[in-house]
Amino acid sequence: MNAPSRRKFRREGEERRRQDLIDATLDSVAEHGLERATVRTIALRAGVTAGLIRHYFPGKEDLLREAYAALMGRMTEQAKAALLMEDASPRRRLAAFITANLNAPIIDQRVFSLWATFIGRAGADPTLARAHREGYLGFRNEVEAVVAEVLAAERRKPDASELRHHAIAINAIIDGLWIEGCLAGEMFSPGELAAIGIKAIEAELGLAPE
Amino acid sequence: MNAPSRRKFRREGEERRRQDLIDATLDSVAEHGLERATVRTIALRAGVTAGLIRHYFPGKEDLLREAYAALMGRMTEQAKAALLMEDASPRRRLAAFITANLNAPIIDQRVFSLWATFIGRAGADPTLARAHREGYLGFRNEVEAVVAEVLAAERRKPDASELRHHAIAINAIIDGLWIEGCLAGEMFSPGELAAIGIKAIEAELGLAPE
DNA sequence: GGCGTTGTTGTGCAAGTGTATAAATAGTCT
DNA sequence: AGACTATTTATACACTTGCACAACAACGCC
Repeated sequence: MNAPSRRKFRREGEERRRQDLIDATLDSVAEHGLERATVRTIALRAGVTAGLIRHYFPGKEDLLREAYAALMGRMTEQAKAALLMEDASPRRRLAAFITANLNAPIIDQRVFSLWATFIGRAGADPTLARAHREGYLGFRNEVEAVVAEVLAAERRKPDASELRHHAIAINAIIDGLWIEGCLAGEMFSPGELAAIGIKAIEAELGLAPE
Repeated sequence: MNAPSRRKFRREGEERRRQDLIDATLDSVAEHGLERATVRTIALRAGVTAGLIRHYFPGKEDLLREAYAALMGRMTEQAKAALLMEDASPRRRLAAFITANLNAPIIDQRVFSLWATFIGRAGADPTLARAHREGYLGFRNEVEAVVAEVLAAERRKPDASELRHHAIAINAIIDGLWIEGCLAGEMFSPGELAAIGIKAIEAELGLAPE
């Protein structure tokens, strides 16, 4: 009578399946935390069965690592994209950079949850710690480059140490406001964080209000 | 022959045992992450057997909650302690506050790991989100109060909105530098972060260098 | 010293974990 | 159409997890 009735399925391309699994992993972690992100949960969300995960990844640990790498890649990519306005003045580009970093989609509770969950393991997992450090230094170097342009346009000649300190401070301002926005977004009116950030950073650089 | 040989034990006071269990929980989470912080791991570290946990806490979830509350309590307590120098000038008290927040024991990788691990669940756990928000607002109010004193000593009359913006920005600077210090402490020389923080915050407030 | 209270241990259990592996089927090639 | 291959499913397994519960023993009290 009733045939074994096995589940229907389609064969997706390898690239597509890996991406789907990674996305499902990030969704699971964001929604339920690392502890409840089991292979079955992830597979269910990706619309496949658990066994398939081991066909694309050596183990769950590797899937988590790749998911974290993908997350960081998207974040820094978006952040840097705002710096590409070639024709604007350095000061305007800096302002655009700050604004981009302090609004959606970078200010986002889900992304923050993911970042915090993964970075919390940096103490235990040296691989993660190194990945973070590289992303951080890359970001800070971008900041330092724009700052150098801004100050040059003002005919100021900062030395290396001064430049480094500015970059560290500006990075802190952006990170700190990013956290506040992600964790308590509805406490701020739209654009308020960006305005605060721009003012604070221009004060740090000693720029006169426009 | 060999008697059942049960394990020897001592009866500690209730308060002591609860504290030990909470500390063991924080240690376990910091070292191996939330996923591997099992009741057995925690109990082992506390020097008791797993069953005892349920004698002091309704469930594992409650133990985690109390551990997080204890962590936050200790952090804000230490942070605020630096504000208690009654006799110093407002500006000196502000500087001391910043310095305290940007050195050990507040700058500490273990504490950061714990903070990140727990806060990563704020998106999923409304209880955690509320606990964080309260701690954050308390901290920001402290900042706002000192800022008001500092500006008053300079004979400036900021309105409420201006004060709020300063507090948000200063909070961000401290948080951002805190993260940088925790995650990459060895990239900074001793006292460097505090110096950067003080300069940035004095710039934000428009204070002339001393 | 003996006794009761209760903090503490040890064992058991059902549910869930990651992984291994065999069986089935979708898509491709001829 | 039919065979081949590799993606996908399904089942099994050893182990871990949080929790329940009964037995035990440390400590205070008489």
